[in-house]
Amino acid sequence: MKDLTLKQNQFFEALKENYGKDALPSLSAIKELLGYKSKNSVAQYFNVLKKKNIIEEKNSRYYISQDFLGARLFSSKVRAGFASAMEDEVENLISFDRELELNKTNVFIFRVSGDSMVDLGIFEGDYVSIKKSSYAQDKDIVLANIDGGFTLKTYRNKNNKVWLEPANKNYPNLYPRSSLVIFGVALGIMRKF
Amino acid sequence: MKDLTLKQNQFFEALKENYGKDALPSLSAIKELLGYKSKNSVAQYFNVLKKKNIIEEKNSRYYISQDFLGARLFSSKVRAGFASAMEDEVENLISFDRELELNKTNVFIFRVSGDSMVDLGIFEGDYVSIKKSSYAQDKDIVLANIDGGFTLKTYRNKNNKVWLEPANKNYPNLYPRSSLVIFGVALGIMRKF
DNA sequence: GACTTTTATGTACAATCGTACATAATAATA
DNA sequence: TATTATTATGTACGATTGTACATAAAAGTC
Repeated sequence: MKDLTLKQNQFFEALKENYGKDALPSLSAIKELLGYKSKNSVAQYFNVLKKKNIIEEKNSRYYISQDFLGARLFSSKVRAGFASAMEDEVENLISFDRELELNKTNVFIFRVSGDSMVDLGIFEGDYVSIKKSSYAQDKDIVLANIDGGFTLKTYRNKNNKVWLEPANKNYPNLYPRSSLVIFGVALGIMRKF
Repeated sequence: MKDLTLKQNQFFEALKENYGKDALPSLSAIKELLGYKSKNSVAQYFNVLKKKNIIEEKNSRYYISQDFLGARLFSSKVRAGFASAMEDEVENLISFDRELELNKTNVFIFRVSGDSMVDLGIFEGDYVSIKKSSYAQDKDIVLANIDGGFTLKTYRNKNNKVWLEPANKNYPNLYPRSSLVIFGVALGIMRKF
């Protein structure tokens, strides 16, 4: 694991064990936890880990680098086995919340009902991240209110004609009779098994 | 939203926007970020949010409580219009990261290649949350190494026979010749449009 | 109108922070 | 063996921390 001595590795494992993805507390607090008598012991380990980019600063707090924690993107190129895959070099860390902008105030979640979008792999019960918007572009997947009812469909806009298109041959296109109000555009979906 | 004034809510939204699930920095740092001239402005907002359990302490660092992170679930019962739906009472806040356990150390992400699972709505490019495990139950979706190659399939275990089942009629079942090593069980998927 | 709460700024201060520097025993290495 | 790196403890210090207290304009409430 990246040229750490035994003690350094023990120290790092203790950090992982106790703080995980959370911000690391003060040197003194870690000193107390690990039973050192001087916070400088901790500071010296910190310097080692910092130099090796195992811990890094963010908003003036220290964190264990994401490369050493959590949901790393598993590279399909890796063939050498699981262990090596987990301890390999720099991997991307992905947050679904971040990718689908869940913590923005203009984004909310819609739960799919029905099977009108199955051909696009959108199944009943799926969670859809919806970004609030009154406008959409051709082929965007939108949450819309057409003639009074909510629905998730592909938005079509062609030759000055506007309609909603399901992704299921068994359903017809929806041409708005009175009104078509777009509530938001889908950013992505999440499905829990 | 839990009896916050307009300003308090703006303050809180700014925190969410800037720090999300990370630890909050010092009062001074937030003061600078939000353009206040006294860190006490921030301290007073902090007191309000603390009292309402919107932010909480952990390892002597402050975090936004999990209950307030993530996006709100859009209730399909709401028919009265978009505005009211957005400003309603207590809503479920959903975090995809939390649901699919992305911040656990034994969970990683695998990117789907190929179309062997399309019938289950798992498409090429989808992100799959995989919980590390050597065992699986019948009908779990697993990431496995069969005869040397990685693949995402449905794990089948019936009458002492084990095989991997694709979700696409064009593909055959995979019966392990030499070895079948399960790497993990899929918890769910994310797709970004 | 009278009263209260909210919002914003400012000053003061003890406690704690991280860093720097020093010392020395131990472990690793050449 | 000689030399270097690691590990552990300690002291010192300026910077920063969060809290407390005070003031006052603005907004909200009765």
